[in-house]
Parts: sequence; C-alpha cells; structure tokens
Amino acid sequence: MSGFGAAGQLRQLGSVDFQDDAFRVAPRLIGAILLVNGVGGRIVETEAYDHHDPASHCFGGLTERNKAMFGPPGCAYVYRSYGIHWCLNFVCRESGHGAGVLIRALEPLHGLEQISARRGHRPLRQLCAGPGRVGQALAIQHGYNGHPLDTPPFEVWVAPAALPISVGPRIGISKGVDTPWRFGLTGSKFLSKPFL
DNA sequence: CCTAGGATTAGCT
DNA sequence: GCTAATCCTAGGC
Repeated sequence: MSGFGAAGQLRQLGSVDFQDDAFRVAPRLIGAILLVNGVGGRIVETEAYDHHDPASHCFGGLTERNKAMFGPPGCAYVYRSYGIHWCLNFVCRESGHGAGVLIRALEPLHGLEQISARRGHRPLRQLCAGPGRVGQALAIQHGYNGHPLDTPPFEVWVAPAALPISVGPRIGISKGVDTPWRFGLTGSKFLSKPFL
C-alpha cells in the first residue's frame, strides 16, 4: 500500500488478538495506524468497555443497538452519541461476551486535506481529539456497524514496538467512573484531554 | 406510551 | 464554565 515509508516495520491486523479482554486490547492499540478509505492516522487514545461494567452499552445484554458488540471480534461497533456524533469501537471478546474498545483520538497523518475539510479546518490538534471528532474526520457512518476491520474501507496496522502508555479513568460516563480503562500515548498532543 | 439521559462538541459568557 | 443541539435507546408505567 502507498503512503507508508515504514510499511515493512508494520504488521497487519492479524497480529492483534481481538479475542481477548477489552482492557488488554485497548492499550495494545495505542500507536496503531487506523485508516478508513485511506484517511486516518495513529491511535493515541482508547477506552475499554465490557459486559461486567455498567458504563458499557453491552451491560445488560444484547439489544438492537449494541448487537455488533456481541458479533465477531475484530469488527466495528458504530453508535450515535448524543444524537449528533458517530463513534467507532473495535469489537473484542472476553469469554464469549460482548466487549469493545472506543477509539477516542488519533494523530492525523493520512488524508490530511480531507480530514481538515470534514472538520471545518480547525487546528491540527483538534482534528481528531475526541470520539465524535474521529468519527467526523474519518466519515464514520452507521453502515459501517458490524463491518470487519481487516477489509475495505478499514485498515488497521499495529506498530511492533511498545510505546509509553498513560492510564486513567474513562471520560464522560456516570457509572463505573473509577475503572481505569482509558489508555493514551504518553505526552501526545492529540489526546482529547491530558492524563493527570 | 412517555420521558430521561446519554462512551460529545462547539460556541458563548 | 455553561449549555444547546439532536435523536433514539432503554426503562418505567
């Protein structure tokens, strides 16, 4: 594929074990490259959600809205947030139950002109700093719900080297507030909020 | 059926 | 810091 000077140093999606606990997959995704139709960048912030946790959409079992989270691991779960934004999750699986990782922020790297235009030409750091902003920048649509992440329009590439990762409580929830399942690339300027 | 409340963001005070 | 925007799911009656 084009656009990757260091493509040889990247492994493809198969190396990510999505059939694992969300809180283990979420930190592994930090530093990975996410592209949708060739547009995207480096994942710098994620959050884990699983069925044990009252903050998760899959807490309480399968519904029409969350059914993608109970589908195959390695697929997308797309949901509408506050009636306004589309947010992207990677479906995981722990012991046969639904789970997912919310993609909260990217460092924009590929298709910058499209990203900038979709985001109303805001400053670089604000283009993909937040789950709703990621959705807008990558033109995430409800039709991607349940779509496999290893086939077009998606590409996910995982960096081989371990990166310094910050950990903290998740953002914007009212239940499960003490569970430290937010993960970020330490020191990144592209986080939705700094880690304390 | 009815209503409360979001895994948020932008814009204004 | 505060709040409107916007819609639809989930839960109560």
